[in-house]
Amino acid sequence: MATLRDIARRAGVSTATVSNVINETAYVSPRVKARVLMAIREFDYHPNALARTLKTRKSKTVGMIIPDITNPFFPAMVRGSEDVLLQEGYTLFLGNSDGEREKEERYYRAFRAKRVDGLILIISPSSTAPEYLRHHKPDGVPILYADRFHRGLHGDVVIGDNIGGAHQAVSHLIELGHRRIGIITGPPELPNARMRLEGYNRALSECGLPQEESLVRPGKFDEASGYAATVELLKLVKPPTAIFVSNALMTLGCLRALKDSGVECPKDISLVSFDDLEWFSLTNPTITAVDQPAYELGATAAEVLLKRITGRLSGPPLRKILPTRLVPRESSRAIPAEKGRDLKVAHA
Amino acid sequence: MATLRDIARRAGVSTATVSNVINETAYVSPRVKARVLMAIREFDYHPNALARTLKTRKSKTVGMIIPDITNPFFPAMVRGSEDVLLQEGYTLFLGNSDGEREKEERYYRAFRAKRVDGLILIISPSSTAPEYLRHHKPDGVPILYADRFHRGLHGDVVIGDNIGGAHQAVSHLIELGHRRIGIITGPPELPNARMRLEGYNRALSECGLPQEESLVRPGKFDEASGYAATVELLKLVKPPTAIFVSNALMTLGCLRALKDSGVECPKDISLVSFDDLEWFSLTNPTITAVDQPAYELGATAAEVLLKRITGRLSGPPLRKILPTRLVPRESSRAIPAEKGRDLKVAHA
DNA sequence: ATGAAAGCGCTAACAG
DNA sequence: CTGTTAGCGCTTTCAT
Repeated sequence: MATLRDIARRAGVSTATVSNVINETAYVSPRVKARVLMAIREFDYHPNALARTLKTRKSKTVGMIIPDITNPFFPAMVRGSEDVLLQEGYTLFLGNSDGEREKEERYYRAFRAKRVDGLILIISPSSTAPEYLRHHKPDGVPILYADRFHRGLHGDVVIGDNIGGAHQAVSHLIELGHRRIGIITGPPELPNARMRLEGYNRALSECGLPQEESLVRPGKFDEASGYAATVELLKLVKPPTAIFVSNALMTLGCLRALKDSGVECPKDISLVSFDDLEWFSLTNPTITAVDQPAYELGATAAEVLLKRITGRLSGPPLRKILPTRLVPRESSRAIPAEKGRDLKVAHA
Repeated sequence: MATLRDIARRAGVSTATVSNVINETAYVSPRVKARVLMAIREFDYHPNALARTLKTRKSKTVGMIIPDITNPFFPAMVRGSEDVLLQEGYTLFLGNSDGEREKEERYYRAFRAKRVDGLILIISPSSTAPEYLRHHKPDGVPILYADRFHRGLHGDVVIGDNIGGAHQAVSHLIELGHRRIGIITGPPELPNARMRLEGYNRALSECGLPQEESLVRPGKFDEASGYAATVELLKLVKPPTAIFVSNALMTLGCLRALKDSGVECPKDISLVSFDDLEWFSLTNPTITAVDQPAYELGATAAEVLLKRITGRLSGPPLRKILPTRLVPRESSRAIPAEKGRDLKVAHA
């Protein structure tokens, strides 16, 4: 493979000159320039970006660590980040952590070793901030925490409006006349999950509704736990007339559970999901959901990170919260007056 | 940031020795080793992988270019590749081409400039093989063509059994009694699409069924074209009693079209999709599909590429074809005897 | 068993 | 305007 030197020799100039024409970093006379360009073409020369990085200490590369690209929420986010990165000539390392601290750290180290200019992290749930991230020096390569964060960690943050979104969802259900509303939560170590629960609680208390503990079911943001929690909820002596499921994967589990239990939605029970998926408008019934702007989340994350990298942004960590949007569909329906009576009678 | 030199100085040894203890590339006396390890810890030293690459000419990085991570078929594939790459200590660059040659080439160049050890490509549809790929020297960095390929391009190939899968789907429909089976094809420049059409044709001719041109509708492997093609099919004077949709995104469009047209599936029409998605078992009706092993496709691609990179595999290009599996669900149903009569009468 | 030294391919002063 | 030169951080003969 041809090198700068080869080109220089062929064109009869110095390496500095070749470098200058390639990077347009100094004026080079048209004649010399032409000769250099010739040589480059002739040798099918491609600069070695790594050698350049070694010198300039800029790799034009950022690393992104996500839980799992197979979780339908993340593809759009990754895409958002990648689009803005490409725009600015950056390239993306992708790593799936599966929400495991060990894998996360492994990728973190690999990406740092390969000298990324910045990192976009969607961290794993954990009660305490990971050691390696706490050790990360604020003046080193910038980290952007996307979608999730952890107090005690230094870095810019871009997330969706978890509290507001959950509040929208539950308020919607209340407006439809529901009074017994169950929630399937996420892992309590995740601020997201806690915030969604908070939105739920706020909506209830604003309307003077009681917070019943049996209606709050812990989930793990995966399909299996969504299934299990739904089953629990249905088994209650006084089951809820509506469920707010706090993420899409659990909604998948919830739908399966409903199907398996022969409970009809929305006839027997209403449903609202946090996170909207493309196919929610194709199921029967279609699923009411709180839409988080996944693509924008990813794009904004990359934008902020890039600003930080290039120094266009400095000072204390930024925290951006992107608004959510309720998309009402068929799965949430006004509670029929008789329905309430029926239930009471049934359990009288 | 600490360098090898710093460590060497601190430990009072040469850089060569430090390198040796890090890479375990030569025996180092326990005492010296200990001193070095100390220094490493003390300085929180992390080797610069790029500098190493410059010397060793191995980056332990591979680039993957896919059409769009947002297309539900690809996440599992990417995940498959990444898992095996991680296993072997490789790191992944990801690029979305949107099926555009220009973006594809741009990523190709960026990845090569950053000296990837190999490339996994899911190429864009095109009637002629791209110039830059045809120029790619077989003895350079290995390329693996996954899911799609193009004759005239040199490299290993890992794909699903397109012909077989389509054949399964259509045979299934024929067994159910369908005689007028429509197909929504993909872009004819894509071998995949052509092969799926071929599977369709073979299944028909094997059963002595005629190939009616009006039943073959061109799609583009995206939702919009799936929608449009379905509408066309329904408008036919003699519409099909079943449709074979040759990819998942178009199935999405097809379902919407059916919904909008008030045509009920499977009562009015049967449906089989090429590519299975998680939620196909949650719709109403659930969707019969040909399952391509997306994860295995990605994993196998990475495995073969890694073998090629490390020289464990040499010689002429390998071509692996992974089997597909038909997953019968509710959307495909035996054609009622009267139905056939009705249709005939209607158009008599 | 360890060290000295020569690069890998590129950029950036600094001269001229 | 163009060339010389000294590294960036690491690996790898080749001596010792």
